[in-house]
Amino acid sequence: MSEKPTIYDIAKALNISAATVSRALNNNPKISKATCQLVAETAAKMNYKQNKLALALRSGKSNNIGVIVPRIDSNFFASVIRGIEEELYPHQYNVIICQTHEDEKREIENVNTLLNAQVDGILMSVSNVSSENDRVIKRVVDKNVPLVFFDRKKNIEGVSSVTINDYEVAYSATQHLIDEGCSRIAHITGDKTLEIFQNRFKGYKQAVIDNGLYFEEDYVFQTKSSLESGSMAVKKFLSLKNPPDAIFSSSDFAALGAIQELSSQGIKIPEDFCVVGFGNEPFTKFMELSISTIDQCPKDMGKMAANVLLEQMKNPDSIRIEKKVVLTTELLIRKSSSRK
Amino acid sequence: MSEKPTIYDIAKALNISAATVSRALNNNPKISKATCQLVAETAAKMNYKQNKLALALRSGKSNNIGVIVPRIDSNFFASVIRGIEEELYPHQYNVIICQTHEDEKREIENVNTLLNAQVDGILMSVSNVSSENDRVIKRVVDKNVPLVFFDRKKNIEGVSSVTINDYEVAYSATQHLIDEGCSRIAHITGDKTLEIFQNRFKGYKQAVIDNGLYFEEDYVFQTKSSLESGSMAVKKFLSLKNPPDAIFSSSDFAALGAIQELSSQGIKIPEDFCVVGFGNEPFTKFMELSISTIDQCPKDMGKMAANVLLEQMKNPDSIRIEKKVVLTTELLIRKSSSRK
DNA sequence: TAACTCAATGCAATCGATTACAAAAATATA
DNA sequence: TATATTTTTGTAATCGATTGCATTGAGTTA
Repeated sequence: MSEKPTIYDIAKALNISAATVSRALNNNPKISKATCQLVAETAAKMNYKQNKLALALRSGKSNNIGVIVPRIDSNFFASVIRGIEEELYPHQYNVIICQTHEDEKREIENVNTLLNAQVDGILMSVSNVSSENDRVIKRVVDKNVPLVFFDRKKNIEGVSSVTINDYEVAYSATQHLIDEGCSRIAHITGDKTLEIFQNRFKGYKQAVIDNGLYFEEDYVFQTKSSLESGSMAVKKFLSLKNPPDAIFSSSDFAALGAIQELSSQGIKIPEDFCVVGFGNEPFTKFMELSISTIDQCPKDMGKMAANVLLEQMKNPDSIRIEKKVVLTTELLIRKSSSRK
Repeated sequence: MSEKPTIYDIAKALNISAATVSRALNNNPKISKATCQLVAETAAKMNYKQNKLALALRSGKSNNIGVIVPRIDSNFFASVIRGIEEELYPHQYNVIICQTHEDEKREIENVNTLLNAQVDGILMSVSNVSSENDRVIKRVVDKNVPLVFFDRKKNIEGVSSVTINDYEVAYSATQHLIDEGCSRIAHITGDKTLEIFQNRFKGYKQAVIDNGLYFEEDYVFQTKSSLESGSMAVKKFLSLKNPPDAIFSSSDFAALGAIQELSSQGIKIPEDFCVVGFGNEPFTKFMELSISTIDQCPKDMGKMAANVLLEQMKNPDSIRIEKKVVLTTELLIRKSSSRK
């Protein structure tokens, strides 16, 4: 009994046509109540399950949604995905997840894989800004496959996005450090070709300037999101003739690495040095010296992105609305930057 | 130009039959080199992409593999999934991830969703042991859909599994605590209906007994994997007339919660109290007071599980080999249990 | 030239579900 | 009873790719 029953099997069993079975299962009003009932019972008895592949082929809809993220083993992306799933599952969509590992080739492959798999829509957090990747993404738009960026977006016409207020929150994080009495604020940033890191940098810089402090190029360190990067950044900062007394890091991981390096050099936090991270990774709260950070409300972001996508999928292909959602985030002040 | 070209379009363009196009694209030797070449060029020019849905319908294979886990926002499962993906992607399989959130109903739903989606195989880390869930899983086996358990398994005939040496490593973790001078070892366990937690408990208990220590029922606390659980456990332990002086926790999260609670009560770790966790979550290493734990080599587990599945899928339905792989894991001794 | 071989290609069925259209059956109306 | 109307069901095409079984046509052989 390993064979899966089809509507034809049901039809044969009841000596009616497959069309009738199909309609009955879909509660088509054209079908008599008696037949409907009978078909439903027989289907249940035979343990019938609709073949989604056949359905997908016929309708041209796979009911799969693709999600592309740099990685899933960070709390941020895992939570975004969870938010996405919670919104999409009730609408009968499956979620297919692909990771780019920040590799531009893999990003292209992932997009192609998803298009190949005939997904009904794509949610994406961009890893790369190469022109070839742009071309692949434009192909998605041309094929009328609904696409929504989240967190890390690109400016491509016709593509909606859900992001956070990076500029503002970076500004207020920097302001907070200054308010705590720090005056030489350094900044650890990510790939500056990506909008989010640009915006955070701009917010940081503006806050520095607005407070009448001197903006110092050497106080900005561009690197990956990792512990080692944070430690490297600190080493570089401390080697300056006039080292900083605070860091606003675009990554919690780098912030942690920085803190570890500072501690190992005997520098007291927050007394001598303040640190603010970004992302509200769980460990920032767990640490003995809890780390101030910015909560990106990832689950909300996922839900919002999913909703924007759902909306887009409801529209006919002819209508393409570009929607830019910006979520307001929260600065969480913890021990690593509290001198009071 | 949003329409996707099909082999019929190519056939029309070249004035040949779709069958020839199909064969040419598959490099069927019956087709002349010239035609093959021509078709390949035309396909490339028209930007043809094979419709996987049609292929799936015809072949009965979707090229999708379903993965069911309790949650993805833990480093352990995220890493397992990454291992799975790394093994399966080269074989042209997509990975569909579902989360149960430890909810038995959702687990059933997830299995049905995946069967519905016609996945070619399922990798699963079990959340629940209710008999209804067993029935659903048996249905998977009956349908000849290859299934492999990882980490949390069930004993179901014909289902392979990849797990770790829970018993042994629990034994050695407990032994380690005793070697450090602790004599009243407590244990925080998970759902004891699940095999892995049973095995860890047994290893713990045996080590206690083998060292001539008294096994105390009150030293065992069953709970979820969370910070709060750990803190609750400690509160209960400390209320005993003869409180323990060490904890072996089946969860890193609970271990952290326990440590926080102990610290807040002024108990010194590791001097007065030692703690060993389980899972090697990243934060265990980051903490100022790094937490001893057990590395479950999740990526290897994912890769191994994927390989067992691939092997199973290669076999004809008639052959069903039950394979039980047990990975050897490592106890990582860190500050939370090092008195030397 | 007739008969035959064999490589290259086409025809048509198949996978399972849906749906426009046609046809049959049941019911209502004159 | 004959006809019109409505309800219910069936027929066949469709989605796109694959494949067993013809069929074509060029080249070989007698």
